[in-house]
Amino acid sequence: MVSTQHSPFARKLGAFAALSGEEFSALDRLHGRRKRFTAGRDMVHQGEVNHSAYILASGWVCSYKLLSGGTRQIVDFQIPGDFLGLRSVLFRTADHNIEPVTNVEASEVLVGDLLDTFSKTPRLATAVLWAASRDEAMVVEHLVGIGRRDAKERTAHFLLELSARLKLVGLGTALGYSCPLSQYMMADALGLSAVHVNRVLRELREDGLLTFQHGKVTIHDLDRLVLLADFDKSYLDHDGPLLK
Amino acid sequence: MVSTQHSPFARKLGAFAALSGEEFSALDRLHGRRKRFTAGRDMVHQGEVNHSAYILASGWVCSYKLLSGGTRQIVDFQIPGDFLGLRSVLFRTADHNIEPVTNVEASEVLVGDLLDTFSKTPRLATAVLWAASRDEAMVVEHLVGIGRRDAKERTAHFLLELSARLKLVGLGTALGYSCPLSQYMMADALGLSAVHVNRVLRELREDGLLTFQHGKVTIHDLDRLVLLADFDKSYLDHDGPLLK
DNA sequence: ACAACAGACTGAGCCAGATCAGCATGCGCG
DNA sequence: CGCGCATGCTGATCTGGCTCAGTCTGTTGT
Repeated sequence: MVSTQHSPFARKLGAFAALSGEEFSALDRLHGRRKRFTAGRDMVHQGEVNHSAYILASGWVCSYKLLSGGTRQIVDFQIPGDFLGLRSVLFRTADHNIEPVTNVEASEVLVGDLLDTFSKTPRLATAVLWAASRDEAMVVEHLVGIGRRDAKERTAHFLLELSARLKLVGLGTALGYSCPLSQYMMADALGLSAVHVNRVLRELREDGLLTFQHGKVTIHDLDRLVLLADFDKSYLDHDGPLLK
Repeated sequence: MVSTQHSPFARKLGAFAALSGEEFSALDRLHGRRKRFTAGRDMVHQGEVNHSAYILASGWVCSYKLLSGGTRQIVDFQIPGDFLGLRSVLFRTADHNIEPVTNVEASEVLVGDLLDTFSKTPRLATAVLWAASRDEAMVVEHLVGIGRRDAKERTAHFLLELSARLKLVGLGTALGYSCPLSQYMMADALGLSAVHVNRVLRELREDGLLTFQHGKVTIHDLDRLVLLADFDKSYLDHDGPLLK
């Protein structure tokens, strides 16, 4: 049911609910105009009104908030198949910035179309809400990590979560994945300094847990890593669709 | 339009959208069985399946996650008018615990009723989604605070946010409010130790910014506090309904 | 009326992670 | 080619917030 000819978005939803061919094509019709964005140039910035929502087709982006002190906190990364800026469309005005980490392709989603699709194919509504809930659960998990995990646990957890998400859309395996993030970005996401991220990555490597070098994450010892990070695989990791 | 005879929930939504009398009564019909819970005894715990969603009528509760190390991170507090456990109902199984901070009254909400009400009164759907988005925005703001604000800023921000939320449901003014949280709970929410929360509160008091003693928060210098906390009032604070 | 307990509060010492400073590498570009 | 710049990496030093250990106060229960 989950086949490679569909978009990463359809592929991800297919992991939540077993979708029919008709539902898959309704999903693909959702994708509106395809747009490209260049790495580093903000797609949406704080306070902007009436911006669009997107589904990410290729590349990575990050959502972040700026603080008055000049620092920033990255709230979440989005990978292919993820929704972009859905919440702030509801609010009419964006409460955070969205910056492409790499060059990016995304298709615009008109909120009207989305609601339309929902009323015609209610199972899709459930699947999309499910995906949205998962995203929120990830933000919560991120919050917990920053509040109560030390730098090493936090970094391990972060990289494990990415691994699980990428696997879901076919961009990685249990052994590793390619990751375009700089240590500066990781620092802004993890609430650490870039210097310290560097040290922590070295420690993880020296411990034989994982290596992150030259844009590639390689997992050496999944079990010990899961233990260290107190990682709950259940909310990301499953083999068949949850909803038959 | 926002009058005191309605529930805190209706009152809160009334601040988002100007609602008609009929819409207000549809809201009040949403409230199902009224239940009571005692302070400190979990209403919902991690992993529980098919629990209910509630609208909080009186009292405070907190949502938290437990870590393997025995520590916990409080993700959010809910005050009267707030939804409880809406996201985890979608997931079927709760991903966090919910504990009443005080004795609590809450009315059960059946997801079916909710969706029913939505199709009959679409403006209510918008208002409820808006409220849900605001809650998510607060979690994001919480994340930013823990990641990039120091203890004093974080504490100030937290107490300001509570102030704005309580004002919205008529439980506080710009000058202060009563707050049943212990310093231990604040610590678990702010990612600090209780000892340090105590010191920070003393500092805020000595600086003439605010006092939190004997269950009462009193704000002495709102402007300096907003400046210190880098608090964005716009996303919580408004005078009339945003949607006429 | 006293014990038992929870919560507020304080001081001393310690450590994880920040900051500062500097070096090494690789890459785009005039 | 050589310059500028971004990113990775490392050591030295400083500090915010933690831990431990304890006192004081107010409340609950018997």
